[in-house]
Amino acid sequence: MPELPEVETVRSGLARYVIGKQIISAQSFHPRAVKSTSIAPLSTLNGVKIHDIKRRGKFLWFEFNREFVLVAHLGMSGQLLVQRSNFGDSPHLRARFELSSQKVTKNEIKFIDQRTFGWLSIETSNDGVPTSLSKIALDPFEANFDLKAVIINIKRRKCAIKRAILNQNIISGIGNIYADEALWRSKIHPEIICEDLTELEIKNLINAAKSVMRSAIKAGGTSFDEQYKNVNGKSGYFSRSLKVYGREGDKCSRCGAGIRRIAFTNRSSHFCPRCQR
DNA sequence: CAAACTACCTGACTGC
DNA sequence: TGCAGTCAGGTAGTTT
Repeated sequence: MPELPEVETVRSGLARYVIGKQIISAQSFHPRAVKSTSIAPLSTLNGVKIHDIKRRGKFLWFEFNREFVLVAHLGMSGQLLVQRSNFGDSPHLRARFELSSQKVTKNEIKFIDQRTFGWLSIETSNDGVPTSLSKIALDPFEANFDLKAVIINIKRRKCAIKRAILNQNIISGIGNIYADEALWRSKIHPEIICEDLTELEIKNLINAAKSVMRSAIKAGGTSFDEQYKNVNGKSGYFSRSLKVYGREGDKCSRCGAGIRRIAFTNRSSHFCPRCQR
């Protein structure tokens, strides 16, 4: 489940292999692989040179020797793998980008996505930010991230705190796993209303989210199954470090109480009923 | 504008 | 064995 740490693992892995390479050919294989708002088909990328790969929250984008960029969102199950072009293709292959090389067998970037919530899109940028991201807030690792402003934004809201930190227009990059982990670390119940928290509690929560995501990036992301892999097809190892997510019934490592799972709009929240009041 | 819904999607799993 | 139901969940769009 790609949240910020998984997307960053993909970004840095891709960067190592593809910056400076030219895209020889690009193809899409699924009607939803390319967003309907894309200003051009993938074949527009034939011949472009990859200059850089950027990330904000869970969004990635490729910059070229052109005015447009290629934005990628992995959705629930998307992967971007770098593989030899003769490597066996997944049945969920949605798009491929053949890269320049002197060798007979070229490398390719393969976009694979079982549940098809992910997408690609060719777009223009404003001040270095692609149009798809115009309403996406900065993530906590960005130099211009304004912690104080985010705290004030959250403090005046009347929704549950977990909803607020999952809202990508307030702070980006946090998904269900790291939301639960950050709330546990800062001892905040997921259903507390934002305006009932102190500014210090909100600050501690955001710092906890940043800290747990930083650890996950170091570990190469979180993986529970074969859905998420880095660009080499290797899984992340952060799942063993999770304190509450997916641990219903286990003992809280801080106080020993049983971890609980409650419904949360078609998904789950995991928390410690003793530590998180 | 804010908050809370639902739709989108596939495959693994559960219960009868 | 088969089949219906449930779950996983990020984002976009709609409704309140």
